[in-house]
Amino acid sequence: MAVKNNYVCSLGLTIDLIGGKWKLMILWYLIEESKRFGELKKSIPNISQKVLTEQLKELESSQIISRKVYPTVPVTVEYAMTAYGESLIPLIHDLCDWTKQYASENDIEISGD
Amino acid sequence: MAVKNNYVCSLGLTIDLIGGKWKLMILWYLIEESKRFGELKKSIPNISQKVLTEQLKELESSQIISRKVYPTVPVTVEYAMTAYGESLIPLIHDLCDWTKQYASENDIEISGD
DNA sequence: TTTCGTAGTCACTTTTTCGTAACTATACCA
DNA sequence: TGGTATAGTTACGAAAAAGTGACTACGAAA
Repeated sequence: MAVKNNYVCSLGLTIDLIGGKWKLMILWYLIEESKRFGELKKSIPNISQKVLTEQLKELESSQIISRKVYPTVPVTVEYAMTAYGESLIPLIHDLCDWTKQYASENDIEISGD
Repeated sequence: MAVKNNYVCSLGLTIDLIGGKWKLMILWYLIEESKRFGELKKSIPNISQKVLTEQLKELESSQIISRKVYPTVPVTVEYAMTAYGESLIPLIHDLCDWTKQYASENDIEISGD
């Protein structure tokens, strides 16, 4: 899912940037406020530590989120939306709304957001 | 990537519905006009026949596209957007625009749409 | 009778992604 | 000296997704 430098269709890049099982969800939990690693881990149901770090790394290297280390003891690390991330928020909301509509019309339960 | 009937977050359902490497791209090529299987195959670069049929089946079972068989010889099958698919079009365009902007600012080449 | 074209299916392999559990570094605190 | 907390890393294996190539059915045309 690493970003390449040429694509035949922009949606291929879209998928590499924010596709995958977890990225949209990670971004979702960063919309309201920046969060530390542990907070994200608690917020996102069922994500493993390994996958969370992997996905955060990819989002960071795509400049969609930022990572800031605070030299506390123990260290804390804060993840936040960058400008790219912010510009994505309306689209995420739209996707979310579309999906909620779909779910309600098809008797699919969504227990969280 | 099959759709379940309960989710903790709507974006999980989003991903099951239109995530994956190919679904957005398939939908993209159906936005302008409905297409036959072979036309889709030719339109979408590098997709294998197997994966195309699989993804079309999933999109059909999610009611995002429709499949119509014409009893010609040999049979032809036409795929088209349903109402759900249509309602997704503006979001696809937005994603596409966002991505093109991203690509242009990061020197990523997109040779097609 | 063989070949052609459409729209697949099937068996198999490779690649990618995901999950689990154990391990690390750091420094404070008891 | 051992325990605690944060934010990871690492090795390993399982599962899911994707790719490959051969195969099918149908009837029309050569």
